[in-house]
Amino acid sequence: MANVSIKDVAREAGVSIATVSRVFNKQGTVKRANKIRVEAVIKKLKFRPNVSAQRLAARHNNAVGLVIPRYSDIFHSFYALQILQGVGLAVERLKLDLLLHITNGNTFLNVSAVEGVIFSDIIGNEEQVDNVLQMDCPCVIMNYLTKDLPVSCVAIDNVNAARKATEYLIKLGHKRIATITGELKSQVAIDRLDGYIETLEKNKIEKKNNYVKYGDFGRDSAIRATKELIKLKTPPTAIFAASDEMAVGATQVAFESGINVPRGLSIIGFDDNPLALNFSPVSITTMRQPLHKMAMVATETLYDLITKKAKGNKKIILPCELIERNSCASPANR
Amino acid sequence: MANVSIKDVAREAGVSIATVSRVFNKQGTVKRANKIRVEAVIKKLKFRPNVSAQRLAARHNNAVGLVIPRYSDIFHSFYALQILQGVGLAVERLKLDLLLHITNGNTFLNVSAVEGVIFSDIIGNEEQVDNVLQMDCPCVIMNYLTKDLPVSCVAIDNVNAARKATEYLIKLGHKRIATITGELKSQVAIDRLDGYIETLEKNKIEKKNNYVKYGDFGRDSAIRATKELIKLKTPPTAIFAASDEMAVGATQVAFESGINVPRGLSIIGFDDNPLALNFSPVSITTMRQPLHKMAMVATETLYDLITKKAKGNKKIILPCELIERNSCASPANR
DNA sequence: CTGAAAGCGCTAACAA
DNA sequence: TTGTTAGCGCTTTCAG
Repeated sequence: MANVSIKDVAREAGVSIATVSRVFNKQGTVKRANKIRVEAVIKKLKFRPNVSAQRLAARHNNAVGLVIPRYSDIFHSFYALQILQGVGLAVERLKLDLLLHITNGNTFLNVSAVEGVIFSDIIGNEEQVDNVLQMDCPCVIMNYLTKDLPVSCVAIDNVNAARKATEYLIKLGHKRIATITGELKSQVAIDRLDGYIETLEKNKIEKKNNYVKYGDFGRDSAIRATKELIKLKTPPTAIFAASDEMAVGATQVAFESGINVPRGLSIIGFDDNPLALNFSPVSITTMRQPLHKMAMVATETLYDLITKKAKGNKKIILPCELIERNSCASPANR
Repeated sequence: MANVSIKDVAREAGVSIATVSRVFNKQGTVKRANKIRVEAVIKKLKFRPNVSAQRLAARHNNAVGLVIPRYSDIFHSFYALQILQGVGLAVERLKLDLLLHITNGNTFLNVSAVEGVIFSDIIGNEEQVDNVLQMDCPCVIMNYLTKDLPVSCVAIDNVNAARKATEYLIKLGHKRIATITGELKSQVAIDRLDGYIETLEKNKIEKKNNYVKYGDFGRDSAIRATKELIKLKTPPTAIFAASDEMAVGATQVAFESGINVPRGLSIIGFDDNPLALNFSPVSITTMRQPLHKMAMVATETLYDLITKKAKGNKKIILPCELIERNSCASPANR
């Protein structure tokens, strides 16, 4: 592999390795003629600096790690891909290398390969964060807001997004609004539920316990929940689902039960998963999370940390956006 | 960051750095007592070897690069994610680091950071392959079979898969079978078309030119194509679409035109994109590509190359699998 | 079984 | 403007 070293270039060009280094890194001053000669040799010999040596000598390596917890269902996969793309984009712009780490949480993260690490989420791998922090390694966490740890976090404003979703339903004229929550072990799900409850209270709509169904972000849980919901004596006229996957499940049940969406039942999801758009014959109204943006902001935040442009304890919260499609309407029996 | 070095450990344990190295890497022989002492110090000081130094000294770095061409539509994204997961899995099992490179094809790939590279596909970045090869860097290409270059390739048997799809339709009793091709600049699309044509011939079914519609893997192209198809005086009773995205588009058009799928029109897709499963009210029959497997095989192939267990010019072809769902049936007017 | 020492290829003082 | 040199932290002979 990369077998021509800086020495070879120096010899061939008749200068010292220091000069070659200077030319290559465009710093320091080099006589014009020498510079041209060295550049020619570099090109001729196809010299590429050995990254490990550079890193060792310069004590920094220009690489960041991205940790993605391992999970496989489509909902999370969509999430992971969006994150990856966002980070990938930012990293390229900032001329950073990206070391990817898909992990089940137990594996050790050797921080000396990178200058900083981004956690795409925290799911059973809090320990890794501790590790990284203890090594004094710059670090930012996405999608998980922690007040306890002195880490920078970039997350979505789930409470407010849920509020907006519920309010949208209320504005449409709904009063019987149910929700299907996500897995309540996750902060995200709790926040979305909170936003829903808050909004009901604020609008003086009684919160009925049997309108709150506990799901897990997955379709099956929503199918079960929706079946129960439509069997109620006074079934809801609208459902706020904490994920598009679940919104799709709910829509499916409605169809199968001969309930028209949105005329008989309005359904709003969360994520802006392409799934929600493609689901036919209605496309599902949803809250879009700026995942791309979150990933880019996280990367930039890390970059600032690494380059000492900023200190390490920012909490950044990004807003969601309502995407109106055609799974919501005013209730028929208003 | 990782500031405790092998020297610190050596001093603290009262041995030389060579001994520490031996203990840490579990090679060579060390007196039991020393070993235990060193291990204790390593733990106490939380010593983690500096990766760059290891790489520099050992002249290898245990990392592989994964190059993913940049594209953004859902079809390819699904592909990219599957590949990523597969490679991620394999890489973890093989204790390799993964350096991710999402590229538009122009960026330079510095090979000294890795021991080998995997191209997840070749789309406008043939030059990078040349680069890597010229550096004598082990390399495997996915989803693209090249006979010219001395590289290992892992790809899908698209011809045969298309054959199986078409045959399935024929067995169902169809004689009027149309196809919507993918972007014919790609080998994949050509192969799928070839498989279709071959099978028609083999079964003595006349190939009608107006049954072959040129698409680009995207939904819109399929919508256009399907509209033309159903307007024909003798419209097809079945369509083989070269992607699920297109199968979905075709199904959509059928619905909107009041054509029942599968009774009035059978549609088979390609990919096993979750899209095809979720598309309601029919879920779409498709050819599943073993993308995960392809990625894993590619990674293992690269590993063998790196570890010199194998030489560099294998061409591996993986079969597809028919996933029967409910978008295909015998033609109504048999 | 262990330590000394020679690099790995590069960067960054420092001196010239 | 340049070259010399001292590391960076580790692996790996090679003597002991």
